[in-house]
Amino acid sequence: MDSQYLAQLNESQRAAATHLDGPLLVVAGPGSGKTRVITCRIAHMIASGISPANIIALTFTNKAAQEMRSRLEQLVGPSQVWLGTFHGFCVRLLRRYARLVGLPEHFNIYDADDALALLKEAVKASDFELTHAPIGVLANRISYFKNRLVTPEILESATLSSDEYQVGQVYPFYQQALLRCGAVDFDDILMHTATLLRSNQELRQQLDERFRYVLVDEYQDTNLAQYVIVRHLCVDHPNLAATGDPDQSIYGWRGANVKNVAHLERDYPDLTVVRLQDNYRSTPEILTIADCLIQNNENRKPKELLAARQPGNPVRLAIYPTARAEAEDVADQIVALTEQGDFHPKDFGILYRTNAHSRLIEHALLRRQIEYQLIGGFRFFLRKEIKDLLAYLLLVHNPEDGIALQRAINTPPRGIGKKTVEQIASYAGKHGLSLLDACRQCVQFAMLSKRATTSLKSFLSIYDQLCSIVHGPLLDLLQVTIELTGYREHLSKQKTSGEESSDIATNLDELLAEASELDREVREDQSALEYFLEVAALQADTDKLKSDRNVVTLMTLHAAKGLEFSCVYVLAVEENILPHARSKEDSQQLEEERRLLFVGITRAKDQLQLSYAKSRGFSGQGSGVPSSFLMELPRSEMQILDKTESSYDEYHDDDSQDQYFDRRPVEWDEVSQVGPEEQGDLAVQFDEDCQLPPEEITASMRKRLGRSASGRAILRVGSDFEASPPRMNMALFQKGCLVSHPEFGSGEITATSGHGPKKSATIRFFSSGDSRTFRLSHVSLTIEHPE
DNA sequence: ACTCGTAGCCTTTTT
DNA sequence: GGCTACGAGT
Repeated sequence: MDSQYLAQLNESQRAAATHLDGPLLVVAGPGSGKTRVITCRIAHMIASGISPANIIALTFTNKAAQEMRSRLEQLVGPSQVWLGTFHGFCVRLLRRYARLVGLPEHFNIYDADDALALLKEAVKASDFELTHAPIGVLANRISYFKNRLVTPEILESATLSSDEYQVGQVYPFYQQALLRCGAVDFDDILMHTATLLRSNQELRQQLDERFRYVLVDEYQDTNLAQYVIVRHLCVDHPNLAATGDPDQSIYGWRGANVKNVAHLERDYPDLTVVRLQDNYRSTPEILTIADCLIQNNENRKPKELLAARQPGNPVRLAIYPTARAEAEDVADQIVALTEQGDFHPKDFGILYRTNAHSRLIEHALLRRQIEYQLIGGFRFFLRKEIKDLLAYLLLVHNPEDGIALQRAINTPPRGIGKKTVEQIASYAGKHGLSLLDACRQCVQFAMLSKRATTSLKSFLSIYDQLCSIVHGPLLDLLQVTIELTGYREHLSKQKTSGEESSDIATNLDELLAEASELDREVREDQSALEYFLEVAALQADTDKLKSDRNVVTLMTLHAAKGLEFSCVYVLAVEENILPHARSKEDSQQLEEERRLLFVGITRAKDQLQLSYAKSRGFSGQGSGVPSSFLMELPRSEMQILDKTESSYDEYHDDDSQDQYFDRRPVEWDEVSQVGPEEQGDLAVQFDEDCQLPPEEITASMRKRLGRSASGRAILRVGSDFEASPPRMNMALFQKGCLVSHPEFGSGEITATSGHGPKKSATIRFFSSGDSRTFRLSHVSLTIEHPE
C-alpha cells in the first residue's frame, strides 16, 4: 500500500518522501516532481502513524494549495491535514488571538486599493508633503518594511537614510489609521502573526505541539516574516520540510529572501538535504537553454538540470518587426498547431513580463476566435460593482472600518458628498469616534444640512437592517443589500453600453452564486460573512485558473510559477522589459529578472519560443533592443526565426493566415546545411591559419547564424558539429576592432575581459550609441576590415 | 452634488 | 494607449 505510490518515485524523490522526523530541505529544480514528492511524503507520514491533524503544509497561492489537496486526496482521501496558504493560516490564527496583538476580532482585510486609500488619508493627516515620492512608491516601501518586520516602533529608534525618511514619517500614521479602522493589510497579516508568535511563548509552544510536522512549499520565496512564523512553529518539534529552488526565487521585490534557504542549515545543523535534479517536464533542448541562462547568475550555487526526456524540437528565437507582428504570428502558430491536431488550446501558455503586454495578443487571439483565459490584471473582487457591495458587508462585519464606510455611504449616489463626509470625519476625529458613530451623532444632533441628514438617515437605516440579518445566510444578506440600496436600478441608470452592463449583471450574478456556494460549505463554527470576506480578500486571480478549460492561457511570468504547458511563448524578451528598466541598476535585481526568464523557459514541456520585436508600440519602453539575456543563450542550440526583413504588410493581409506555413519551408530535420547563396553571408569569419590554444575554442563557436538575402525565415540548428567545425580566433577581437553584430549592426570594441570560453567584449554600437557586453562564445560577430 | 472633459501620469511583478 | 485626478459647468 505504502509501496504503491512510493514505487513511482525515483531514488532521491523516495528519499525525500520517506523522510519522517527532523528538518529536511528538498532542493527541487523545475519539473522534478516536487509536488508529487510532497504529497507522497504526507501520505507516507499518515501511513506511518502520524496524525494528520499534526501536519500542516503551507503554500503561497491558493492554487498551489488546491493542487496539493486534490493530489493528496487521490492518495489518502479526505484528511485533516492543514493545507493552505500562509495568509490563510495566519488569518485564522489572528482571528482567534486578535487581542494579543491589539486587533479587534472582527478585523477587516484590506486589499491593495483600500490600503492605498487609507495611506492617502494617513499622508494627509500626517501633514507631510509628498512632493517627491508618489504614493505607490511609498506604499511599496512600507510594505517592504513590514515584510522585514520593521514596526513603526523600531523605526522610531532607527537612523534613516534621507531616502527612507519620508516613509519613516508616514508609516506610523498609516499603521494607526489601520488600527483605528480595525483593519489589516496583506503585509500585516504576516507581521502580526510573527509578532504574535514571538511575544507569546505559551501560544507558540501550543502551536508547535499542534503542528508537529510543518511543510513549506516554495521556500525560496519566504520573507523574514514568514521565516519567523515557520521558525517559531518548529522549535520543540523541528520537523520542518522546506521545498524550493533558489533559481526560481522571483519575489525579492516583495521582501522574499533566498538566504532563508541557507539559514536552514544554520538553524538546523542536522538538516537533511535532498536534491531533485531529474527533470521530467521539459525536453533536453529546453533545459539546455534554461541552464545556459541561469549559469550567468553569479550569486548561485551550481546546480544541474538532468533531462529525463528524449530530445525534441529546438528552442526557437523569433524576431519580429513589431509587437503586433509578434502577437499575430504567435496566434497564427497556435491556429496552425491546433489545426494540425497535435495540440489543443490548453497546451499553450503565453507569458510576458507585465500585465500590459497581454493586450496585443488578446486582440490577435480574439480575431482568430481562439478562446483564452487571462490570468491576473484585475481580479474579480476588485471590480467596482463587486467592491461597492462588499463595502456594505465589510462595514457590517466591522463598524470601525472607515474606508468601507466611505465607499458605501454614497454608493449609489444619495447626496452625501465630499463635504459632508469631511464634516463627519472631522467630528469623528475630534471626539475619537468611528465614522459610523460620528454619522449617528451627526444625525442625532442635526449638525448637517437637512438634505444630508435625510440621506444619512437612510444610509444608517440600510446599515441597521443589514446588521439584523448578519447571522443569516450570506446570499440573503447580499440580496437585501442590493435591494435596499437600489443597486440594480442605479446600474441601469448609468449610461453604459449594453455589453458593459450585461457584464456587470453577470458579475453580480457570479457574486451571488459564489455567496450561495459559500453558504453551503461554511463550517458551523464560522461566520459565513467572515469567511466570505476572507475569500474575497485573499483569493488571487491565479487561483481561478482552470486547467480543465481547453483554452489558451495568458499570464505574467510571475503568475506562471508552478505551472507547465506543452508549448510556451515568452513575449517581449527585450531590454528594459524583461530585464525590467527599473531592475537594471542593481545586480541582485538583475539576477532576479534572469531567474524570472528561467522560470518562464522551464514552464515548457515540448516547445518553447522566445521572441522580441524591434519596435513595440507605445512610448519609450522596449525600443526594440533584444534582452541582454538573449545574448547569453547559445544560438547554436536554437532555431532563429527572423521575420524582420520581410514586408510585414504583405504578411499581414487579411486572408494570409496561412503565411505561417508558407514561411516555414524548412522542416526541423532539414536545416543542417547552409545554402550556397548564404555562405558569403556567414556571420563569422574564420581564420583557418591561426593556431589557437585549445581553450580558445568552444563548442558554441561552431555556430552559424544565417539570414538569407530575401530575409525569409531561415532555420538553423547547430547540431552539425561534425560538419567541419570552423575555428575562430578569439584573439582577433581586441580593443579598437570594428565589428558587426547580426542584430545590432556595426560597432567598435571598447573593452575586452576574461579568457578562454569566458572571454567577452564590450561593444559600442554606432547606430544606437549603446554599449553592450557579449560573451564571444555566444555571439556571432563579424570583424569588419576598414578598406 | 454630480457629470463631463482633459491633462498628466503612468507602467513591474502579487498575497 | 489607458486611466485617474482634478476642474469647470450644470
